[in-house]
Amino acid sequence: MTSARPAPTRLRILIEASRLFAIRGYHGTSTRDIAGAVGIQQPSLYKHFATKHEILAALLDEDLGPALARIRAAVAADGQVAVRLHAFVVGDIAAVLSLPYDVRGLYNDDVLQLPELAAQARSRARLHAATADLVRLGVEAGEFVAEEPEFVQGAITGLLLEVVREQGPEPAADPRTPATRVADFVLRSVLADPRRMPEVRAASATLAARIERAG
Amino acid sequence: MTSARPAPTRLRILIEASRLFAIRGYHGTSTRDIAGAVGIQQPSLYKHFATKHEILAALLDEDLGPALARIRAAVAADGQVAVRLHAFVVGDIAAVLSLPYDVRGLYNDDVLQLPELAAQARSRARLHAATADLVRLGVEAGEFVAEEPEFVQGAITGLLLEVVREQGPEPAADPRTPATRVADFVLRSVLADPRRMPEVRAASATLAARIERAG
DNA sequence: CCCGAAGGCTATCGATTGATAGCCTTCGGG
DNA sequence: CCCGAAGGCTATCAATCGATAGCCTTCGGG
Repeated sequence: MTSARPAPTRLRILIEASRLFAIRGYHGTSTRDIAGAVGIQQPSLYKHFATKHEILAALLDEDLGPALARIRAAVAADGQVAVRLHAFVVGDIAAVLSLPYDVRGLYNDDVLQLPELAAQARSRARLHAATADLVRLGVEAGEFVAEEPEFVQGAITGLLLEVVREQGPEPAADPRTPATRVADFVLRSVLADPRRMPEVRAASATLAARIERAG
Repeated sequence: MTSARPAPTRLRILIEASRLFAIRGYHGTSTRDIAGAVGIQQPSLYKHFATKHEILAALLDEDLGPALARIRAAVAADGQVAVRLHAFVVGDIAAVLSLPYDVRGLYNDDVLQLPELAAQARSRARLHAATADLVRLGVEAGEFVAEEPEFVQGAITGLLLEVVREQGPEPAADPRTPATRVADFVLRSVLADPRRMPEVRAASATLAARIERAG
């Protein structure tokens, strides 16, 4: 084993902290709140995390790391850009919805501007830049309408946050349904030729299945 | 005059508080921070607002009141639903972008769940419900694809927040350009017949002009 | 059998929080 | 001319914040 499996307490801290951050915000949640939700005393938190913001950083890292890997794979892959973008959006949103954490409190400006989380803010900027790059490929190839890639990336981000917001704290039982709804919504709007939608959806589904088999 | 014009200090408190809430969040902003940005001492704030959350409530009220009036007018109006929805989205986003306040920190869950802001949370729920109603009209009339109205409403909300986030603290010099971009994005995705887009855009523009003349 | 690390606990710290008390100046209406 | 409201100010409060010190128990490897 390269790493010891994390103590269950550490995981419970992350889960409960993420829920409290979602409801009351990072600054509105005290370390005593978190400890109380976990069922331990406040100083015991510091046996697992050196500071409060380290809890937040761990949550962001667990979300951002895989997301960056997914978007990079989508940018580097070949095939139609519309299919790659659709499959990425479905996979990304499904992954976020499947996390045991409540990510609603993680991506607010007030939290990503903390100086201690500069590394996570940079990761998020890279994620956004790579997403915009993928959109730009589609625009340049003539697959998409001539829309600013950064605006489309922002739209994807906004839709993801909105879906997460609707869902609430529990991991989704069926994450691919809302995820596909978002991907369809985005591609209906960006596709230069809307008649391609059925074909794009089908190709995205088989691409997703191929990725899942590859693990 | 039915009401005395608000003292400039009160307005400056609202402006500076909104910017700080956007950057650090409501809970992350102290009353001393706000007072310092305004250039007064912390206890002087309480000559204008009885509590900290009253500042937040005033900001939300100034945004939600007009927004509710706009969506209700759009639901009650007659004409094609696509045109009404397009014009509402353009007008709503342009209005938010024209505010002297930075609204980025106002619509986070952590703030709307405060028990002291229950009234504002209800207003926002009504705004969302009315928006979904308008979308539902379009779906039932066959103008829109068969998408869940609540999802489309959420998408509009998410896109609005994303545009506001990109823009930053200053009121927009040209609010209608990004506003129209969002409205176009949404309607391209919802319109059952995408070929109607040019016609919808044109009718929306003349409708907006008529509303502006009416004041 | 023991010993040290892991992970709980209580007690406590200094800093910061939102809010109040009370004083002083400005200024417009009677 | 004055007087009271408006709106600043200083000083201060109790509560709460994140974090540290130090003690005790559990438990797995040698």
